[in-house]
Amino acid sequence: MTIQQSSPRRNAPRRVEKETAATAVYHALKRDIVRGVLEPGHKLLIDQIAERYSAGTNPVREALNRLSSERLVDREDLRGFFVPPISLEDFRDIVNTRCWVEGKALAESIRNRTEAWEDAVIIATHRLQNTPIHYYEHTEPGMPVPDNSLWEERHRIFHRALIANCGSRHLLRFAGELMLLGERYRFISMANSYPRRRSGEEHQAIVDAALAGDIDRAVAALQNQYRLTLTIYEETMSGA
Amino acid sequence: MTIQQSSPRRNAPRRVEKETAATAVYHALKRDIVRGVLEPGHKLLIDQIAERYSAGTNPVREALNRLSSERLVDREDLRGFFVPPISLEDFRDIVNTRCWVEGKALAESIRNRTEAWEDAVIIATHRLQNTPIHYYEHTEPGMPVPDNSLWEERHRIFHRALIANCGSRHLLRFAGELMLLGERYRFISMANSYPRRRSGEEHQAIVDAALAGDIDRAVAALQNQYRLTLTIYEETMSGA
DNA sequence: GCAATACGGATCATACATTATTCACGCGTT
DNA sequence: AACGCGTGAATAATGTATGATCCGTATTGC
Repeated sequence: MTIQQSSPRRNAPRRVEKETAATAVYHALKRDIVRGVLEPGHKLLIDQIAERYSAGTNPVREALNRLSSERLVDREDLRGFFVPPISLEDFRDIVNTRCWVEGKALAESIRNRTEAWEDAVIIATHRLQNTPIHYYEHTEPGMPVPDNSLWEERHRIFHRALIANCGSRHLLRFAGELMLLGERYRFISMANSYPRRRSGEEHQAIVDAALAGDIDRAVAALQNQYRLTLTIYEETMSGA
Repeated sequence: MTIQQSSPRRNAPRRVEKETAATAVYHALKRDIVRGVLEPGHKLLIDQIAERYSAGTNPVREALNRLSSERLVDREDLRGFFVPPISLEDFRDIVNTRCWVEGKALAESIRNRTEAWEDAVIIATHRLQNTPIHYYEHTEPGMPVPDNSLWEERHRIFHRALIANCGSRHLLRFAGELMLLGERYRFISMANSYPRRRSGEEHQAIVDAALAGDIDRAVAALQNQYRLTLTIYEETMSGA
């Protein structure tokens, strides 16, 4: 990934990967929706979004249209765009579907295992395990939310590394979409869910089984983790 | 689908389901890409598309942005939109992923089976089996392609009815996306693939097993059908 | 109290300006 | 002479602004 040797020319200004405004708004909106900054059910007014991200109305509309196909925003003709509402039923569907999709992807990944894949998994695991999570016990409204963005990123990379070897572009795409949808619920119920987990051990159990080539055990461990998240969320909803 | 009785009020101007230009272009483009009218790899020029479908450039861009999230068009920042190229590798991935996604969905559908679902499957099967396919033996360039749009629609409905009871909105969505991507390949290689199939028997085998509650046999029959499509495509590519 | 209508706001569509990319041509080098 | 590199014009995408259309709400008249 980071190998530079294959492009000997040093000043190669071609392909600077410049981001258009529409793409910038797309990423910004995606992040803010997943992180719960934009509240579920809230209407997304074009002009407000445009001002918020310092862009025009046109790129905003393009970004919203892209997101609508990924179910990260709801769209209704002539009525506008909305942040998707949340519900226990929806979250159950996300978790169950994710168990199926990622379970299959993990199984295939293990079945096709290579040394390069194992290396990538080990590195991703190592980085994740060495990134501390900043908890907070008291959930007071005024308190600032601790920044776990580094952990979040490495968590995403970790799960992606596990299934990256499955050989199916589309399965990876579906898994990515579901991961984002699920992450949104985790952010919304973060206050109560973080402290109660033993994420490190859970992740390690998946990796150990995966590297040992034990498909059934790895898949079960992965699905257990997701199902536990669902259980915690259910308790949070009923307990609060 | 065609039942009208459920809306007793005759002049109900509310919710006329009026289609915006962007949505109209979206559907038209989707159809033409799936049917192969727009050739794989071809560049989609905004102005041309706008003129083709009698719309402005803005709705065209919105439609293209929606389709890009469904992988029905490729998008590159500052370079424009393209009809996705086709390849055997891509088709293999689509078929394999589809086998798994729809296999899982069918299994869940059968597991949750209700009388209403069985009725819907029977109706969809009946309609599909009674819709003739217009073959054509000689594939001369000048000859008009026979119109099988009715069969295509009922084929879509049939497969959707089978898995509709799986209980997962997202799984159904993924299956729908994969079905479209696969349909595109079928259209492109239609000339050679249609005559060699015994679709009716293949479909009946799936239904018989599904209604009998035999999950393993139903899933196997479904996957066999898809894998046979892949095999035929492979032979077409190498044989031509 | 109900219904029809007028008002306000937002979305949709079109036209225009800006900016990046691509291709072709010509110059210089090997 | 052939190849590579840099320059420039044409092309196409992106971004901005404005007018048209449509929906929801509130008000007014009966």
